[in-house]
Amino acid sequence: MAAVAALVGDPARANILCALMDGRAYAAGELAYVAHVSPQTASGHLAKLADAKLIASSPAGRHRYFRLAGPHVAAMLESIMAVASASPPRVKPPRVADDMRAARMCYDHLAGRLGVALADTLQARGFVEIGTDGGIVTNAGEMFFAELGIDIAAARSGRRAFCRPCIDWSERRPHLAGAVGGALAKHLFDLNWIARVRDKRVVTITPKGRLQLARVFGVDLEHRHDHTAPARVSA
Amino acid sequence: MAAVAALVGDPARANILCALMDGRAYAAGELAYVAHVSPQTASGHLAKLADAKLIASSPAGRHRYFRLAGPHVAAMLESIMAVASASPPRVKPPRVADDMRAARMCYDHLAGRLGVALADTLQARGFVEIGTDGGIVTNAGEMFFAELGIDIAAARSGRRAFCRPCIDWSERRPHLAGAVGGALAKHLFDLNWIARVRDKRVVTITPKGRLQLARVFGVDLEHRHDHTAPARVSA
DNA sequence: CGGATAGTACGGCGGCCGCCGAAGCGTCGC
DNA sequence: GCGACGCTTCGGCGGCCGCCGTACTATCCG
Repeated sequence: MAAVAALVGDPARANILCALMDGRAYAAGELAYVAHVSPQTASGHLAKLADAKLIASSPAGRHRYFRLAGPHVAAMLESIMAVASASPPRVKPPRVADDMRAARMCYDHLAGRLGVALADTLQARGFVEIGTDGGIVTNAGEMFFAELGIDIAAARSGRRAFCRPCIDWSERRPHLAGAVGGALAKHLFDLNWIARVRDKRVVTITPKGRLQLARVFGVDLEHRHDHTAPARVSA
Repeated sequence: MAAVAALVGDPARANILCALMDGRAYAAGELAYVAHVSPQTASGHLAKLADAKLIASSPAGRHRYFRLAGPHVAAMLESIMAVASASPPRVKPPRVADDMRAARMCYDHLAGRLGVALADTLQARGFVEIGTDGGIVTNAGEMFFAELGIDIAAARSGRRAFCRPCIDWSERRPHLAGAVGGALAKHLFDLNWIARVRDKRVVTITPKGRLQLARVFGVDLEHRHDHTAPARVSA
């Protein structure tokens, strides 16, 4: 157990794992860049992480892509972040960029103000019930997701967590994780309502998405300079 | 974040945190003993952990007692253990003692075969519904707990996780965590059906408890030498 | 009030490990 | 095929940090 924690305990490796938290696979060189270390150093770190089964690798030509070994690793990192943000270190963390706070990926689901706002809406309309510990999708919610074109039954059939809440480390409020959160995020990408920013966890809302998210979810995530007020949600 | 993980990453500190996982407070000397280090070294470790708000301390005379800072720290340690047990290290872990596998504390709730068996029974009888992600207590379950003398409403009122499942690292199956798990464990102690073993996380079933657990929960956790078969549960 | 005990503070030793330079292997592209 | 590129391995350097011996403070006990 200490061995696993020690692996995460190195700043370079922590940066690598954080980068992989968006659920995508990255080449060794990219990870070396985000970790601020040389390629050979990163290679050593990646070997250690892969050896401990924290990450998995896929060779592709002269590149080699790395990704998290599974949702359980993402959940672990998430819980460590939660504790880390709860215990303020001696130096104030550099204020996190606003675009990062607005919307980002958290393994495979949405986080940030957008993720929290979606969770709030779904909760307010009685489509999901989110506790501090777990969540369930109501019958009305199942119909709502079906109308959107999301097959909830398929998500439920998997062996992974179905509707796990996940405390957002920037908003300090729960958003929707698990298979439901993943399916919802994937669907919004497919609809082109949201889009990724290359090589970052940041997610942007497309013009089309801004309209549709307001229409379907009542989510109005305007550009704000106020970092304290929550996003507006109308049920 | 790396700082938090690095704290857990040291074997001595990991031992200390694991010892505190049973939810009780321990004196500095006791923790030095379980960590296999000298008192001075342990003192330094404890200062670091307290500084990062992973543990809290309560001076008591010439002793000083330490405990986990909160459920979120316990949840983090739990998730790290889950990943650690999923990624087998190069050396086979020493086979965990049978009494530890049979019944132990996990922060403030029951784990091991007993914890899993209780969760299985409650689930089989429709008193709780446990998913891979979260759980809920049914109306029938609320009545059942009330008959036992457990005030579910009181547990629900708190701000902590209400009915969280927790993957048991020895049984690899979920048991009942959160406020409900904690209240259930506390009640079984009050009834003297189970008892703690001094300075260990191990929990023993009293003779009275053996009868009552079989009667009320249908749990028969006999002494077995077979480590693979699950505990018998009759609904 | 003196001795015993629990806990803490300081200093130096030693080892582990992260880091990069140099070099080796495999793949892609002109 | 030859050079460029991506990744890995090896070796040695350097620093961080865990460890304990010593010394100090605070508390309990007779």
